[in-house]
Formats: sequence, structure tokens, C-alpha cells
Amino acid sequence: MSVNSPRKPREVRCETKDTQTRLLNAAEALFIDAGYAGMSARGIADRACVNIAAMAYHFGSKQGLLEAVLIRRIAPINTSRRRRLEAVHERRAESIRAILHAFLWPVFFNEHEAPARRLMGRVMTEPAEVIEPLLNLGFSDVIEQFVVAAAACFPKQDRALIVQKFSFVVGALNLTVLRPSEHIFGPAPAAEVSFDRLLNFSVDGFQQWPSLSDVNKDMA
Amino acid sequence: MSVNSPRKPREVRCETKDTQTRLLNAAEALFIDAGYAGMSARGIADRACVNIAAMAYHFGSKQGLLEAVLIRRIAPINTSRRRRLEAVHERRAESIRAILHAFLWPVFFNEHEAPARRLMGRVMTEPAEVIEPLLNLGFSDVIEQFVVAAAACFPKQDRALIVQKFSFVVGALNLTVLRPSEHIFGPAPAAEVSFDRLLNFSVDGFQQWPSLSDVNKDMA
DNA sequence: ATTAAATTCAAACGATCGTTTAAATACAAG
DNA sequence: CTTGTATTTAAACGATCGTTTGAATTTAAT
Repeated sequence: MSVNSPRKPREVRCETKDTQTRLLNAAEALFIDAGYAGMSARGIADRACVNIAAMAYHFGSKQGLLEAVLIRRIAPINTSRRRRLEAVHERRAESIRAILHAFLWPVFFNEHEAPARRLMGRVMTEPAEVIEPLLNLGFSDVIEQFVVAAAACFPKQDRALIVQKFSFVVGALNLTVLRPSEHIFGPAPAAEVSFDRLLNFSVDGFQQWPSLSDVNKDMA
Repeated sequence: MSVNSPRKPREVRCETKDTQTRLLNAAEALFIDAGYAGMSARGIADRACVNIAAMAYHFGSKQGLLEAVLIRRIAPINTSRRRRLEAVHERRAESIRAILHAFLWPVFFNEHEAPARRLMGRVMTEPAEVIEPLLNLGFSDVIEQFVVAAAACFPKQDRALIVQKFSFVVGALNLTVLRPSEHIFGPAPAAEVSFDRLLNFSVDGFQQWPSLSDVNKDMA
């Protein structure tokens, strides 16, 4: 069965970085492809060219390694999100576009680009017990701050509506960066293109636009 | 470790339906929670109150059981999507709202409601090798038809832009129905509420609204 | 060179994985 | 009841799982 096929032999020679970094990179790649349950300790060790026991020595356990993988990528993204949101507040430029820009930008443009993007997409789809420890690291706090900022832009809209609209943005972001099935939507556009499109789409979705009939009335 | 904790004992008595249905229901529930790699044959058998060998007898393999699970829920949804899109064409009412309505409605409102919704959300996040056999069952064909219909609504927009906007809708839909982390966005609203909000959000995102500055210019 | 700490290693642990086998049971038709 | 088919069962298969052990090796400081 293809799904349970034995591990493929590594096609590329191993990296030259230190053991911990090689473990982090290998675990990251396998987690992105197969999720937590689908990545095996031996698969990680093989890809990282380290002994199977190195994982326990450096990270305590498979779960500990995953947490280190997630923190390495997601903590910088969330830090960047916080800083950008603060900057928006400082220049009193709290438009929904500026807020969503601050939320989306760090995912598409950061020092680790693609791996960080796909990690961000994968982690949200994992079972609750896998990501629960991560959520306690300030992930939901950042979301909360952005929801508050977005709600301030639309004082007439229900708070619950704002929350759900924000979840729509997160969902669209997830599928965009994870790209689980290029068979369906084709190859991913450049990050700059996807970012612009997603930002425009999200801003328009957040806006409470007049209905089309009203617009036509105004035209008349 | 909580992630690798032993299977919890079933708290509810087993269903009274036939073996195949019990297997399908059990596999569906475990797949929704943990994905393909995270659901075990013995966990399925335990939950369905059947012998471990029953899975191979009735469905050939774990993979065969998963395919049956997916077909049972997703085929009706896609059939409904096709019918509704055809109806839109027949009454010559091809607005983006009507098209997205036809696409989203069958996910929120069908005879199996919540299980079908969450299955739909989970399957899109699985590794490619897991869902590949499913995609050959007309899944991507349906998407393609809707993309064509949506593109016809906006002849001035790039086809690639339409495709990506549609992927945004699918992503927002996925997170809405999967709800991997209620810790972040709180409990899910009623299906009717989520459907309305997602439809409005998606329609507005698809529209090529004038920029805010242009609107203000028109107001002046 | 000697010592001590840090790291890597081969090997094995018990547990669980998906799957298979062959016997036991249930069931329907003659 | 008898026969034959359909289904369920207990038991075991080899493979892989995450983790642990203790010795070998490397590294750095004296």
C-alpha cells in the first residue's frame, strides 16, 4: 500500500550543520508532509543523518522535538505580528487593511519563508492534543489582539461576527500556505502575488459593503 | 505523554447497526479527530465493537475503509453541488453569490450534517498520498466546474486570480467546518449562521470592489 | 597527557502497528 | 436436519513504533 510504503532512501547528502539543527530541519520537513502522527522518529533520524537516540538526548522526546520545531518558526512570526500591530496603533492608522497586513505579512515574508509558511498551515490542522502545548505559548493571545483591533474598525458589527470573519482569513491563509493538494488548485503563485490577493480578498470580506442592488441604486 | 496515551475505554455502548456501518462510523469519527495516520485499526475495531479482522474482511484494508468513509459523505455533497450549479445555469442566474451558494450549501446542510462537514474539512489537510485516490473520484472536477462558472462572472479578472480566490473560499470553509482548535475562535455558531457569514464574506472577497479612496471620491 | 563532561553509537526494550490465517459460529436454502 | 455460504472470532505474523540503556567516542579544560 502506497500510504504505508517503507521510507524512501534519502536522495540528497546530509546537511553540515550541527545535530540539533539537522534534527529540527528533518522533523520540520516530515511534519509538514505528514503531520505529527505521520512522522516517525526513525524517519527523522534517517533524514537528519543522526542516531535514533539523538532525538531523546537533545529534545527529550518526539513531542519535545516538535515543540522546538514549532517554536523556532512560529515564535518569530508572532513576534513580528505583535510589533507590526503596535506600529499600526502608534501611527493611529488602524484600518482593517493595515491590521490584516500586519497579520499576514510575517507569514509570507520572513527569514525562513516557505518552511515557516507551511509549518503555520500544518499546525492548525493537527489534533488538539498535539498543538495544545503550543497554544499556551502566546499563539491565541496574538489572535485575540488582532480580533480586538479588527473589532475596533467596525464598531457596528457584532464581536462574534468579527471573530468568525477573522477565522475565515486564517482558514484561507492556511490552505494558501499549506497547499495540501496542488492537483486541485495548481502550482502556488509567488509569495508576493498570493499575499496581495489574500490581503485584498480578506479586506473586502471584512468590509460591510453595500449590497449590489444598493450600489446600482447609487449609480442611477 | 498525552499524545501517545493508550486508547481510552469507550464510554458509550456500541451502536446496533450492522458491522459495516459500525466500522464506517467508527473510522469516520477517528479520522476526523486524528487524521489517517493517527487513527489505528484496533482503535476503529474497539470503537465499532467488532473484531480487528472485520475491517479487512469488509473493506480489504484500512485504506479501503477510509475510502468508503470518504465516499459515503463526500459523494452526496459533490452530487448536490453539481445539481445546484446546473440549476443556477438553467435559470440563467449566474451571479457569484448563486455560484458560491451552490458550492457551500451542501456542506452545511445535508442528511449527515456535522460528520460530513468535519470530514470535508479534514480530508483537505491530509497528505497527498492519502487523498489522491479520492481526488480521482470527481472531487477536482467539481471544483473545476465551479471555477469556470465563477470566472464567467468576472470576465475582466485573470483566471489565475479566480482560481486562487476560490481556494481562499475553500480554505475558509475548511477551517470553519473542521474547527481544529475551538480554544482560539470559541465554540462554533449554528450552521445557518456560519453559512450566511461565510457566503457573505466570500461574495465580498470575490467582488472587485472599488478601493475605499475611490468610494470616497464618488461620495464627494 | 589526563581528566571530565558532552555527545554519539549500536542494540535492545516492550508496545502497537496493519494484516493474515484458520477455526468457530451464524445463517439461509434445500 | 443437512449442506453450503457468509460472517465473526482468537491468535499470531513480521514490521515499525517511541524510548531507553550503557558503552564508545569526541570534545574541551587542566
